[in-house]
Amino acid sequence: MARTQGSHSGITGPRIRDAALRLFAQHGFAAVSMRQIAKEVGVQAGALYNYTPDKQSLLFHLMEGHMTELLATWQDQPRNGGALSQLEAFTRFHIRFHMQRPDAVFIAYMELRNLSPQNFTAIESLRREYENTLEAILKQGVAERVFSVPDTKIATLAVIAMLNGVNTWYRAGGRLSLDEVETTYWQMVRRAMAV
Amino acid sequence: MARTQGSHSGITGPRIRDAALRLFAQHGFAAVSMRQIAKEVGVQAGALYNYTPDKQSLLFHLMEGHMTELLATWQDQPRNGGALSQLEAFTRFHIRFHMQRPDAVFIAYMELRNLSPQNFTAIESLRREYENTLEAILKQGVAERVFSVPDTKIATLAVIAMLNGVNTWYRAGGRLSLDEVETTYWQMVRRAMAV
DNA sequence: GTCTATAGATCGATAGAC
DNA sequence: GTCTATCGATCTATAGAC
Repeated sequence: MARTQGSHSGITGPRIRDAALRLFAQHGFAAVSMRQIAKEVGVQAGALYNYTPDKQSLLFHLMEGHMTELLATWQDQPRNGGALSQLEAFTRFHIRFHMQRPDAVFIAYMELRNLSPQNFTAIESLRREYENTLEAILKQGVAERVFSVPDTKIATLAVIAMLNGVNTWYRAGGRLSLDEVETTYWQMVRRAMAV
Repeated sequence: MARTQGSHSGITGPRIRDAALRLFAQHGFAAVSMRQIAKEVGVQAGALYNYTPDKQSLLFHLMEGHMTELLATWQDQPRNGGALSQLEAFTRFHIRFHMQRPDAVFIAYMELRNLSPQNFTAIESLRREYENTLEAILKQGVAERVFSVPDTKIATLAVIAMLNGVNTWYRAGGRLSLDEVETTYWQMVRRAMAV
């Protein structure tokens, strides 16, 4: 029977974030109304404001949570060997991590322009931090003389852009396993960077 | 003195497309109102409907025009030599063409989800056509034994994703000239594909 | 913590005057 | 071809009952 008041389920907060993540990724932040999110969760629109002060803050915390988790997970990866094996680890990690949360990735790259100026600065700072970890690997490889790149900053952005492309076409259950995709991209990245 | 009726300038149509292109790229299709576009052009909102039946059609024709011009310009490029020189030509063409119209590129990749289903199909078809011209070069190179790629379809998407990344960071007047950027990316593409 | 109800703003699109 | 004016829908966010 329909419950119309006081659900008190205790999990409304996560359900709001899940619904918002999916709807923002599918239709875009500006195209999704608070009423749509509420309907998806099964509450009225007003109830959302018990969990977020406004729509902008909801978007920001989705993006911030994603970037923070990305950085923390990468920092926790085992790190050993020279620059070449570290670059392979980065390549495989990046593809795997991003394939596991396509909606969050989509939002983090597409909705930057819908952030308030100070929220934008915060997210950009996290993104730069992630890019810097890759650039450090490339610089180390150049010093070790195992990589040959004319410009480590451009190479960093080129590698990340190439790897991000996986999200636009790969679907689980397709022609290739995720491991095969990782291996294919790793070959291209390795040859593009290695001497 | 302010003219409030009957401008008859004869160039309102292009100005509407220019304003819409810039505003859609900056704020996103869903976040831009017809009133904003009209204000930018210097007319009232109602006047826009002399040039487009609705907002969706305005978006579609911007994207269709961009993709059609992309295909036509690439087809007009001189094409000679083997697969290696054709891949270099593609790389340099792609970077140059896309850097010259960042707003159109941004819209063509970001606003797909705001197209009606049949408009989406039409744009996707044009995009696939463009991708196919690159894949043909890669296949030719594999046949010539100058390229070594495990999967020409993935390699196609990887190269385009990498090259598209230029638009996210390059600004005219920066540290590198466009020609230097082309050369840098061409080195990475060449080494990623060549035997 | 969720509901109903609504304030106040803004939206896409249209009608009819000039 | 552009204007003014407006319809009807929808939006974010808030107020107050339960």
